[in-house]
Amino acid sequence: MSGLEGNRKVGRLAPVRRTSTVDLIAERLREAVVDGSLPPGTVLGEAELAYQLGVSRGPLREAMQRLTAEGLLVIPRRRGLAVKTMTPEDVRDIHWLRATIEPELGRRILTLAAADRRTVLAELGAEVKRMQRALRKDDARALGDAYLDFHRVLAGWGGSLRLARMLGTLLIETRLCTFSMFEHFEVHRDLVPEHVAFVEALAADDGERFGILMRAHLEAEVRRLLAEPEDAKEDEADRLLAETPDEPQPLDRLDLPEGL
Amino acid sequence: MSGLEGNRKVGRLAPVRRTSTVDLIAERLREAVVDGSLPPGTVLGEAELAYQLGVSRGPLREAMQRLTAEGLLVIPRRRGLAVKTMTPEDVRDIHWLRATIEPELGRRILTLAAADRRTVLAELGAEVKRMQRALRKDDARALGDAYLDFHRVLAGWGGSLRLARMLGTLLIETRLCTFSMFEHFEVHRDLVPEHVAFVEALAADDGERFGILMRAHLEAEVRRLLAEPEDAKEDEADRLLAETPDEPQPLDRLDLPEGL
DNA sequence: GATAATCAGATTGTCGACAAACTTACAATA
DNA sequence: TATTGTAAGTTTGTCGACAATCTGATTATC
Repeated sequence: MSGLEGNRKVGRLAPVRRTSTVDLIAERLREAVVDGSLPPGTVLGEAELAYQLGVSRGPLREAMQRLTAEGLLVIPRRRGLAVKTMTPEDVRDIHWLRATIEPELGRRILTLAAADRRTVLAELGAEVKRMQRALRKDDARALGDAYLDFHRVLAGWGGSLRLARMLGTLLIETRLCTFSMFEHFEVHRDLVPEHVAFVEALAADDGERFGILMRAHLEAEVRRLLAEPEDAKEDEADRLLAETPDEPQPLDRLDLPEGL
Repeated sequence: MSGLEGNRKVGRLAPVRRTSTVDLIAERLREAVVDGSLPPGTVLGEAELAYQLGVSRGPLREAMQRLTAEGLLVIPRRRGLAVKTMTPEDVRDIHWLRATIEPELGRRILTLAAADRRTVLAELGAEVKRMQRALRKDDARALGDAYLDFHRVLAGWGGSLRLARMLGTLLIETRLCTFSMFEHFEVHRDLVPEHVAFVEALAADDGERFGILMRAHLEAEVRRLLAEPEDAKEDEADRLLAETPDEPQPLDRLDLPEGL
């Protein structure tokens, strides 16, 4: 998951990482969005949320602005903040963007020094193993988490801070897509073999193949999320039946520790 | 420069665009960064800046967070805010990212309906004309502005809101690169023919060629900005001579109207 | 009975103030 | 003379409060 902070000199002390309150709040909110404590569409009042986080409204509002810039939150006028609900159009947009970026990432990883490349493969392999374990246990949550981390590893080794940040956001948005489209996590059995193939392609030094696989995977993801004709008519039906009537979700209690 | 808001129904009223104070401040700051009123490295005090903008520190701080998320500002601990200074590494990073994204954009524009494509070509042509006029007048500022708008048109017609936002930020960062590397605007005569070629490639329906040209242009830009060996040893020397000793730039007065 | 106007409640947007933290300069000591 | 310790000043980080605004419902009128 690292790879960007490789310029640490041995013997010298790395600068202390001091993080501001706003950073902490933003990180907390991001977590809450990723792990589903704040489902899409959730509307939150500033005062209540600030109280739960143990901070005042000032820093909270600053963190909100940051998450808004990342596209995770929307701020309707005079109604606090709401977790962004992804539309089918968003799903397509996000995955199209990922499909342009991630194949390039693979190509770039293959230009790394041999040692680094081995590290990447090891890290990716570890994530795939996590995915396999999760699949065996039918733990959709863990599968999703490993999925995110797999792609974060990719992003981290792309050699671009900016791109890592952007892809990081896109991945959280991907998670939001899942939450927006389904009420619960889905276990996709195809996911693991697909990612095994990614690693194999990289191991075989075949960037071209990696790109093709990645684009195919992302297109498949869009189909799965939008439950488009081909593979899942029944899924669509199930979804519609299981779906709650989408009432304006009331303040969903944040389950966060009191003392920040 | 538009293209994303094409879903406006005739006869229906478009929703009123009400913009919050934070939006206004953020936009003002972005402008100031783009037009050079706030050169890279500028350190600003919150109180002073808030006073100049005619708002209190609260909304200003919120806007700061947003610009920070965009990578335009950095917030050193307890020293207000500073306009980000781009390093050579940033220059390479930004242009590499653009080189990944913008060719794809051309390909996507070519999939547009014929009518839309004509509109794009017209808009791009207009920007090229602006660039030509600017070049004739040796107006580096105007040339740079038209350059930005040319690429913004591209971004706007890519059919992706997210990508338009990202590329928008990258373009502002590009401008910051110029300011970070040189003390003044530079007139690059090659710029205009390069962009004429872009339009021609699109007009000829040749996405492949467009991509190649774009990548070449961006690589050339990096060389120009970093004054790398090939084309500009003397430029490098000139630059070093002309350069001020990079003293911690004191509060550079914002030239903004009082009443917001 | 339906539409418009009014009113109360709640929540945001904004501001002013206080205290903690950091920087810088100066002085004291080894 | 160099280095450490001290102190003052400045600026941020955070909080609490007030007022404007919006929502939702109730009432009055046609």
